[in-house]
Amino acid sequence: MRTMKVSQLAREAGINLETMRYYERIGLMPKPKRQESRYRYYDESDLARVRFIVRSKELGFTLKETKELLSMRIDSETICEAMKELALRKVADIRTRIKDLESIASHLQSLANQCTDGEMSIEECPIVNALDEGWKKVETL
Amino acid sequence: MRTMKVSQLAREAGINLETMRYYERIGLMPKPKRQESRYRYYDESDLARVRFIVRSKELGFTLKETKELLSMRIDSETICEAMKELALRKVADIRTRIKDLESIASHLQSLANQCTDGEMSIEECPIVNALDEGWKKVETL
DNA sequence: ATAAACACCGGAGTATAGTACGGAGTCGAG
DNA sequence: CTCGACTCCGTACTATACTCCGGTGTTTAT
Repeated sequence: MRTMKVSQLAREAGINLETMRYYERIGLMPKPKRQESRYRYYDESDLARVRFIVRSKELGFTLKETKELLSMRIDSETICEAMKELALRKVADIRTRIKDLESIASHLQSLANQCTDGEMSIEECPIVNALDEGWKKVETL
Repeated sequence: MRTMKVSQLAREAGINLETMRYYERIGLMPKPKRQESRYRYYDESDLARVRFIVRSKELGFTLKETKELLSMRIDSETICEAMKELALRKVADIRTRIKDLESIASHLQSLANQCTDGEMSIEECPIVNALDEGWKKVETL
């Protein structure tokens, strides 16, 4: 089985090697085997785990949630249903965030649209005015 | 003109009074007038400014960007066009974030859908498998 | 007049997710 | 066998945005 040192693992996983040490510190990665040199030696399963973490982050999970995910896998009692629940909770979270962002973007966009081409002074600027006065109850927020 | 102490200002703006001191520390709020007691005294214009900051955050600006916004207002050279540009940049940012989140959510959702009702074991769990194996190039990410 | 409530300050702590430093030890190629 | 590259470790620092602490001074209500 192929073994690698920390920097190679990090390179193959596409992360900084300090990040590897960080993941180890916070218990996201297990303590790797060492030779007498005290160098960390990793194998394919470690690489798989780092990649799991990276992809989990891409899916929008925090490191804490990723840890949950990983420990669920180890706990053989856990069934797929639990993973599904976690995933669906996350989906709901993300959808809420999307809605918030959409309302912010559309609001900002409409303010920007009101800044017409000419040299409208800063005093008349719709954006500044909106910030000064508040916008009368944006329900979407 | 009505004057108020820090906690009243904070209450009316809907923020923590420590946050007020924080905003002052980072230069987002100007140093307020003091009486001999050394208490901070604020007026309506200060309240307006805090509210500006709060709304700016609601629009998705960071404190740093909010500071920019505020200093643009003071700099009379600045015209509305500059505000518009800042706003449009922010809108583009937000739209990108929305797209990312949408692809994450839909991916997670489809994985969750594959976790069928029964007691699918953790080994067969589509979510776990996706994390283990990666999903073949999700272009949307 | 006295006590509760409020305000002062600098500094520390929180949470998230890392990144950088620097002196010492180790590995590998020539 | 030597030299440069790599790795070790703990610690400190980054960035964002707060939030809390604790000892002291001030205001206000009874």
